[in-house]
Amino acid sequence: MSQTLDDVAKTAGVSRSTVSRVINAHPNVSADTRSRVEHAIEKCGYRPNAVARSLATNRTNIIGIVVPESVTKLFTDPYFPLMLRGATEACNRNGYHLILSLFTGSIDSDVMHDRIARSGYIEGVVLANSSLDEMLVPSLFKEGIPFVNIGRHPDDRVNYIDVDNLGGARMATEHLIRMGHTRIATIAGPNNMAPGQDRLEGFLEVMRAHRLPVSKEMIAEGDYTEAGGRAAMMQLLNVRPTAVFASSDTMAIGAIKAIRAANLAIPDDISVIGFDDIPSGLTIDPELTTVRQPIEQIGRLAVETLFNVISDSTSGKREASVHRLVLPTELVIRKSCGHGMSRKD
Amino acid sequence: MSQTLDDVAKTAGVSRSTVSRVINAHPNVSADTRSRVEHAIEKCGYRPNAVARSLATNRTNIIGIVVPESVTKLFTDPYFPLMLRGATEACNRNGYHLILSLFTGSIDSDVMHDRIARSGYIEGVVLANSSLDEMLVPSLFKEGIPFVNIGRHPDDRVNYIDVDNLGGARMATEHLIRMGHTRIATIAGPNNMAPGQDRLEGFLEVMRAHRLPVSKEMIAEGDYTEAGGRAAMMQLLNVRPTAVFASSDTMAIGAIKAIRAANLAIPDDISVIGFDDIPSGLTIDPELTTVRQPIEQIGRLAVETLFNVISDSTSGKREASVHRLVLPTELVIRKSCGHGMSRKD
DNA sequence: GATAGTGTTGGGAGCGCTTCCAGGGAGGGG
DNA sequence: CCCCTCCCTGGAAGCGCTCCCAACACTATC
Repeated sequence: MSQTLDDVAKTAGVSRSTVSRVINAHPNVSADTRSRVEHAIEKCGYRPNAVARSLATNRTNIIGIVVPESVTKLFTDPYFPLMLRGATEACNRNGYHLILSLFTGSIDSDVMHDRIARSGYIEGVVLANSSLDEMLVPSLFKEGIPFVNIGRHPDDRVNYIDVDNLGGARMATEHLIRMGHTRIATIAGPNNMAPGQDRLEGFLEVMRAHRLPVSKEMIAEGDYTEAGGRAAMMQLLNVRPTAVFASSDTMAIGAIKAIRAANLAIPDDISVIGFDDIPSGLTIDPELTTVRQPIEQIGRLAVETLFNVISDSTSGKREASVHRLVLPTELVIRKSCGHGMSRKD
Repeated sequence: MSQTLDDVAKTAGVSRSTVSRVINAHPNVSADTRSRVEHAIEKCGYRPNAVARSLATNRTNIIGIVVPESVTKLFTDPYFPLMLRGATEACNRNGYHLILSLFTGSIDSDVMHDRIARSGYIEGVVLANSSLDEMLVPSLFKEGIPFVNIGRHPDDRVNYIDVDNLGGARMATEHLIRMGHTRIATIAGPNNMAPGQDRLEGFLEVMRAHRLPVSKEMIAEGDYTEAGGRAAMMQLLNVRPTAVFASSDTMAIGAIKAIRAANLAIPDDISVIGFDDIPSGLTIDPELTTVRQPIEQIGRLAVETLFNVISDSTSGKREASVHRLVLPTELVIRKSCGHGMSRKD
């Protein structure tokens, strides 16, 4: 059986309290007893019971990261592994554990909500890319669980970390215009997610600023999957844009395949620009011009922000400040965009 | 402050024990008191404290999945998200939580080992694709923590779940031979991982069986990354095979890019076959012929097997049986393989 | 009508740890 | 020489739950 604090205390000839002090590096222990206790710990092969400790301290060193149902199907998108890597990295460095909750649809989402919100293990939650109407947000507030959302959120009590989707979309659009394009279409993301809205908004702003027309037919909506991108592009092909701004690389890749299937060349006939900068943007031919977002950093910062939120809430500040952070995006020029022909008009 | 069992007991006018019985659905509670207690629970907004419960029952309902350092860099490969999805699915269905441990190198791996093996929260561990010399395995044995490895393992006490890598590699090679190829090269995986060994072995077996020569120059080793696949292919190009069997789709994609860069056509000049069946095998041009492994199922079955191992160890069976499972693979024929020219000889 | 059995309840010990509090010993200042 | 600190240590009370055991009805049986 595993050793307890008492066993160690007995073999060291001290009290349980003293052993506890040694383990928690409390200053008030004489060097002599300290080493005696350390030997005893060694000898017993003692390891503290984390659960008992949690019960006494009311801290678990566990946080959760939850991926809502609306995006679980996108989970194979390299975005998530990268984000997770950043998140685990931050956890590792701070001695925290990360519980991964994916809504898989095999179980009632009410049950999942309940399980997350009332888990009892979780000190806080990172909500990965929830849609704006995500029902988990109210539950989390109700249960008083600290959380940070990835992606902006309209409720102004919500802590979030976001990337500059607006600016990224602007850069992408400016780039196309700079290359001489005027017939520019876009494949937008679903309208119930903030990035979808923002990237579309950035696109439209720049188009308006340049007095370029954007008819309804030039805007198609995809669901961030490759198939969705392909379908959207097939629709756009009817209006023959010379360039397309896709709200994600995965959709851009779908678009490229649709363009190819129509026997058109990229970038000669149609230029394509994506968003995200996922690895397969380098796999596709031609290599994808895109807007880079610092995915791994997003995960890391979300977790670190969560730690701040948790410590705010623990230190009992009544009306703690809301934590928000917006990370910059960056234009990555590769080979899927060429010059537009439209200078002539 | 959050309510405790005692609070509920008081408002229901019963003892703590009775409330506990209601919560744990113990049969010996009269319908009358049961409903009274349920009302009280409702009224107090009571939720059981999972940590206290764990301390009393010695069960946490938490398992861990750990991705060793050797494969963390491959984490963006769609293999992992898919596997994780299967794993979380199984956890969700069984009311378990999943702690994700990625070795990121930002922290000493000894510390990570320790943290996992002595976590105290974790009832068991799924070890994702550890290399054969993974040091975590001995730690896990030493601490007596139930675990299941994904991928076979030479130590015959290790529970594992694997796919039929040997059979898959055989199928792939047979397919190439059937198409008329005789100059077949392979891009193998690292030799310290079981799948790398097995896939190479399957390849060699079939080649031998058909009395086809395999010189050393026809075998290149990659590290499962696209860049590794590309480098390996560049090397193989010197000996001009007419077909290549790559040990993973990601490496196959790298190979395709190397072949393209050398101005050769696929499948006309060189046929390429991969292994895994990841989504981007459909993105690449031409679509990749490959060997499919049921990735999501691997994750699910690993977790379910772990549950069995845990319940074995809990029920105190001294020498519990070793759990092992090998899943079938399947040939997926697409467009990256063509007929070999070598029938003439 | 006494006895055994069955179903229901409350009391209490204990899970392994932290942490407050009080007490004892040593050292320094008056 | 005494008193006041300060440092170190042990005792004990909890954290919130489970679960065993004893106690108490209340019915069924002979």
